Amino acid sequence: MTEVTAKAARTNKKVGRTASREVRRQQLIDATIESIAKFGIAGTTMTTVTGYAGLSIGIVNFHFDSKENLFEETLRYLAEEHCETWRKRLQSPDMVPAAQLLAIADAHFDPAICNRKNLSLWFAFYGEAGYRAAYRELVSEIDTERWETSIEVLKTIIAEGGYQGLDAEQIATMLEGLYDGFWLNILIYPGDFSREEAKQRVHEYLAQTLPKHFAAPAKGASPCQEDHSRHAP
Amino acid sequence: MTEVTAKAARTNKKVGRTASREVRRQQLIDATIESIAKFGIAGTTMTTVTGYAGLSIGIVNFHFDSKENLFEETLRYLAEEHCETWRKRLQSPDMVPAAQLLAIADAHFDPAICNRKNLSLWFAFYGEAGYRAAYRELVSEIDTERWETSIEVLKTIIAEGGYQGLDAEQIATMLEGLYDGFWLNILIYPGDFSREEAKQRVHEYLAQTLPKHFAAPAKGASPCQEDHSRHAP
Amino acid sequence: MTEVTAKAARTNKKVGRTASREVRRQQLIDATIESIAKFGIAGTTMTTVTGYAGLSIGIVNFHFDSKENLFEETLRYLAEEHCETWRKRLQSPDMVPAAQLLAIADAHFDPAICNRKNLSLWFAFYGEAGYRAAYRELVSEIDTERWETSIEVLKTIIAEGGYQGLDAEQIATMLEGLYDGFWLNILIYPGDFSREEAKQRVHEYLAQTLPKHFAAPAKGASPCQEDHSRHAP
Amino acid sequence: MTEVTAKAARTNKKVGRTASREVRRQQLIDATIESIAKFGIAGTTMTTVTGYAGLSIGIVNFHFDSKENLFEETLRYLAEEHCETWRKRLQSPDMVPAAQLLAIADAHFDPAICNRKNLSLWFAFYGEAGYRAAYRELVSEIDTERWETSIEVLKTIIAEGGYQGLDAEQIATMLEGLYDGFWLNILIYPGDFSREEAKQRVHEYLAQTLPKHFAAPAKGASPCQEDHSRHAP
DNA sequence: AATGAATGAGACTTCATTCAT
DNA sequence: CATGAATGAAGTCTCATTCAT
Repeated sequence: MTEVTAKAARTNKKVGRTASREVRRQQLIDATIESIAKFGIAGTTMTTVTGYAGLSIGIVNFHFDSKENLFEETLRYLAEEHCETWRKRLQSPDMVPAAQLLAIADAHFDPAICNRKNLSLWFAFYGEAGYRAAYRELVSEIDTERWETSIEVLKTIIAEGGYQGLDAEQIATMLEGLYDGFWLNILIYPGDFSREEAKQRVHEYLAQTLPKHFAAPAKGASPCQEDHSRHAP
Repeated sequence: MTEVTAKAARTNKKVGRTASREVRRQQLIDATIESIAKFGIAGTTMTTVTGYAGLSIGIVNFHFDSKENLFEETLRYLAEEHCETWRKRLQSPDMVPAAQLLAIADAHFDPAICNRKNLSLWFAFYGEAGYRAAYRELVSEIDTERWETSIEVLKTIIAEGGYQGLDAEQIATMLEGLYDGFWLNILIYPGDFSREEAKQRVHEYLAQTLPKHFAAPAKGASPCQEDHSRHAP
Repeated sequence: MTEVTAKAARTNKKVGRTASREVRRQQLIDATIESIAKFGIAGTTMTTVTGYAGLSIGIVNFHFDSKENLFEETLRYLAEEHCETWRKRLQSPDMVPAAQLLAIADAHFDPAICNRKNLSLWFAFYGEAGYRAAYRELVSEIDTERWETSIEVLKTIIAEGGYQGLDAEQIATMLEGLYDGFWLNILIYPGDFSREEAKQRVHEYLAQTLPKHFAAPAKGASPCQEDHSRHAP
Repeated sequence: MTEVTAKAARTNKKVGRTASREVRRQQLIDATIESIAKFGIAGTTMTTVTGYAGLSIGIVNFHFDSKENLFEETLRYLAEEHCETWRKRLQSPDMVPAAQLLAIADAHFDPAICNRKNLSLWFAFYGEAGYRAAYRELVSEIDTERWETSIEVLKTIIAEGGYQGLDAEQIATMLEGLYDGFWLNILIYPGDFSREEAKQRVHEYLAQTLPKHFAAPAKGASPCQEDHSRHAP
């Protein structure tokens, strides 16, 4: 379901008594995201979820078998939404490796991905011991895909640039750390630290580490996406 | 409460029926940490807490007014314990700025701080929307102290080294991001990512950014803490 | 509804969307019997019933007003099915009284009556306090008919045989007790107690009580009738 | 717990906040019996049970882990109460075999055992498919004990009397059938069939089958228990 | 006539909190 | 001080019933 449709469903609650199964499921997932972002996992009940969805309490066990399952499907949706964002960008055939790496990096700070609601969700699942296992099971495949794509791209870049003493895995580790760490800081100190600043810091790190491929961004300016190819050799 | 008392309470749980108020409180905070680490915030009940503490269920509302209050006091204790660690190290009078920065950085990956139990706790509180506000209130002062100390130290280092185009705030932001991001990865993928590796990545980042002050660490080896002063100019 | 139609409905469940009202009702009653036999009254829901019937959940409240009503109609059907069995056998005009009594007795242990599904049903309704009143209302007429027929037949037999000190009501009471008690034992211990054995025990009781009319059954170990009189004081 | 204490607990609901664990359990079992007798298994809820017990809803899961468990314990209590009744009577050392058999038979129609509440319970558990398995597991041991005791006693009686062509197992089967069948008739037609009449019918059956040991009871009179030994040879 | 998504009352259960001991 | 039985609000889930299609 596209976000537009989801929005529509949310705005126009009365979709008729028999909205399609998929529409209802998405409506409930959206409501779950909203509720967890606001009340946390412990504070999210069937009542808060169905309240946001504008539906009756009994419907969750009808479309999802249990609260547990609803939460897992919500997590899965979130992971896939994130993954789709950079995967789609990577499909452009004319992308040079550096542009690909930037696509992955910038996807983390895209407003569609990196917003209060989504970040709340991620850290809610990270934080709740009971869901960390579920997280690993559901998300590790997607995490691994991103990791391996990054490694491959980095190896190409290192080889192209003839960089000495650089290790693709170490750089990838740094990047993953920065993504997560910046997400957390954006979540906790939204007034002091912005999506834009996070992106800039990552760009600077790349310019400092792989200078032949990534030019230092202008001070205070965020690089346009169209310019990415410029950085390619 | 001093750390000694805390240790005592943890070791010798059965302190007799008339343990001092402070001992009982610490006993319950320790049990809360243990329970949240194992079961998460949602899975932690008065029963799990008092079970770990070896006390009766009625005692919590006696020493803390409510579960809410117990959790807040637990968070406060955790924040202070972390802060004490690096604050104590910084009090050594003969520390050069680079050593001070390393002290702060390495404190994050000290086994006493960076262990499964503590990390679980931090991310539990980060993740639960209802506690993020409490977190900010309790921890921002401590976070700010660390931030300002880092900034000051970094400014000194940049001036000393005559580094061009470096900004203390940007480096501090990177470091804070790495601390948090690495913590999260250690928590979620404990098999794939270690405390030691995290520390090394941070050291490398410093060596790459401020090369006159931080030598590149030997491959595969973790730098000894005693050697910190060596890195100073 | 005739038994033929019932059979038809049971065999050919898919009767098309426009099956007659009666066919649908019988289809649902059959499904109810099946469900109660398997899951009990408490475990029988509209979903289990319509599942067995291969129909949609909404249909019950269309053909029966409520679950309550469906259960009552099911009970009524069961009672009538049982009654038909022995009533039909009694209609043979050339039956002597002893044969009539045996017809009633044996009807209880006929495979069409005395099977797991039916016994489950009877005892489900007996057991559920809320349905005992309904049972009495629906079944007492049928029970009474059987009782009075038995009494009449017994009186004829006693008179014919010139039996001394025998009371038709007492014998009828014994027989009714044996029917019910054996049914229960067949239901609960199906491996240890069979329909056949039950029938034999009843036959023996009749041979022992009314020896001139009922010969001792052949082999299978049963006391000879000749010996009974010897035991008299 | 003696019945006196149980009664006391029921009458004097406020036993203090901390009645002994056993007292509370028995209070709840009594309330469960009362509720199932009145509303059936399907109609018995935690609310009806705790309502009868005069306690709060939450207490059941405190003393029993679940409704399921409460029901099983209730069934077990009932089975043991019945068993105790005849087991105790059999312990009298001066009992001749015929008296023993009568003790078992009459225990079934003792007012403490054979009353509306208890019979409702038995048939509730028999009738509910989900509990028949539990019944067998819990009660079969007790049933078997009674069966084997009866067989043994019957064999002695048959040998003593030199009865020809009698089989202990067949007589025991008849007796068990009569017990259950008469119980059911007492439950369903309490106005038409009494405990006393049932007992008399069983006595007559014994007198008819084993005349040297059991004298025919006087018409309309129920034999006193003290007289049992008289019937022994 | 038939479907099945939706509703919402009510079931079981959990658990923070209270309070007599 | 400490205990733990008891309370009852609130949570999840079930399911008879309704009603637009």
